[in-house]
Amino acid sequence: MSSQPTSISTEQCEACHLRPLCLPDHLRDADLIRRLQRAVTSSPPRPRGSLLYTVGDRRHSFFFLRSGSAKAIVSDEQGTACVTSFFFPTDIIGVSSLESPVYQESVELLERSAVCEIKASALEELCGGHGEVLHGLFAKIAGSFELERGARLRNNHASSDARIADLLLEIRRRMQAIGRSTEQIVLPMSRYDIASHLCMAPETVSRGFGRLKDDHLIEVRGKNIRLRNPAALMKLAQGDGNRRASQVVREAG
Amino acid sequence: MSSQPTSISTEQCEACHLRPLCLPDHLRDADLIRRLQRAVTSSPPRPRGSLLYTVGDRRHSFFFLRSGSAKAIVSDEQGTACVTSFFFPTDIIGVSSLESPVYQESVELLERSAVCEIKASALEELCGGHGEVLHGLFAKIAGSFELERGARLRNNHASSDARIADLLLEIRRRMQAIGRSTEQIVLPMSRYDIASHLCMAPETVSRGFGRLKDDHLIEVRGKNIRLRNPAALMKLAQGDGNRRASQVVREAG
DNA sequence: CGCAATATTGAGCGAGTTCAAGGTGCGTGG
DNA sequence: CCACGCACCTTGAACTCGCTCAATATTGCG
Repeated sequence: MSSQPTSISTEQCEACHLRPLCLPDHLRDADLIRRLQRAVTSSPPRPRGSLLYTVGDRRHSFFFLRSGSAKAIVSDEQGTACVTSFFFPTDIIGVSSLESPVYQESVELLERSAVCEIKASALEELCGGHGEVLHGLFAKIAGSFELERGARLRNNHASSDARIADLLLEIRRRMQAIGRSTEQIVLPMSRYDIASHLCMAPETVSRGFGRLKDDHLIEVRGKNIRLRNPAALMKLAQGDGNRRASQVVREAG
Repeated sequence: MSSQPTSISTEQCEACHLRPLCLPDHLRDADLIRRLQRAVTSSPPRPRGSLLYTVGDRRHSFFFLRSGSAKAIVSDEQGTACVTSFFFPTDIIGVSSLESPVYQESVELLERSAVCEIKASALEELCGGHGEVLHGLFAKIAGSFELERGARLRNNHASSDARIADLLLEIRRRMQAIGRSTEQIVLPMSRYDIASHLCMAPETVSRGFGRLKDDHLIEVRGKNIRLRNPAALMKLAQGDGNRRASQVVREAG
């Protein structure tokens, strides 16, 4: 509760009580440590409720939580928010947006908390001459990260139809990324795999495909799926999940 | 469908049709390219159903999917399996186990597929003299990755009680990692945040805490939670989710 | 063709949601 | 110090979506 110093030197790293749990652990090269510290900005604790960043901000930094706690929030366009993660001291914040030029989530402090800020540019520079490899690798890693979170969000508040629609759209997107058809997709996985992935019974997958077919959003022939109305699928996937496919079709035509 | 060559030289990278979508994209340093290729092993397509690796294998490599498709499976000790991800060409496979010395999941091919294998050791060496920074950063990133997947699995087939128990245990583990009490935890987030995180209504969180309290697994005083019976909590969290807290208590008591 | 694996369809049930009404804790200001 | 107000939390009752169980249909492959 006592007031904190308003400015903290970057040399604080050497005295930080979290040092052994922080990024530059077991570093021996003094020059490297000095350069790393130049990339890091410590600052006084921020009040509860303040935002480290919000969706769409230019991704300029990563954060390292020194004290307190935080939550990450992803909100669909409809305003339905979902808490994807909680952060505690020594957690790194912001890596899930590694790939993107803007943050994919908002992070809000749950209590008065102190963070270290690590400029992304400085960190990249720090990684030396092989930035190209790193950049490619980071992009891949971040891609996997996004997929994992996408799967997580998909299973959240949405109805079974919405989750199925969302999975179909993700597969479509990934097929498009590698130059395949966006209209006709061939599912390589069984209905059981889909069910397991979407956390539902295989029967529910069947019924879901059936409803989407009845509403003319897709055509189903075994593992061959034809996307008849991607716009309506998106509407359904992003909807609040309380509406059946047939309710969406009228709006998205 | 035509048969593939049984042996593929590593020089294939330069001719690979996926080159612009692969890791060493926009590389200009010829020496770097050569060294990167030395870390990569191409091989003939593998049959449907074969495993790239299984849970617990020593993590020796990452994989790059050139053709076909795959699924990642995480199974609890009870044998309940869950498909966490699907992979398509150009996806990287194995990064979710970045932090761990062993793989955290199994990956099975959904059809006849070709992969490139990238030795982890070679990749690390490739990243040059700053391996220490990278290692720390990778560990942090992988940690976030694991948290995200943990959250995903938590929301899967488990009952609301199991999900709550699992969240409490994760927070306990993270508190322990930073040297705090493992018995008494203070939740910094609201019941609403927990509900959003666990994909349930706030009311369900309340009732869940109530049940855990009634069964003497925890004590609840607002955001102050005392873990009375961690063993039973674990049993509950890892159970198949069809059993209420009171059913578990008798076994783990 | 015939078997086995996979997929669809139907009926009934139950956990979690929604809606609605109290209850509790805490910081603020009188 | 207490009373107020607000945000958070708990509890209750009815409903509903997805699950389970079971039967049937279809597909894939030897």
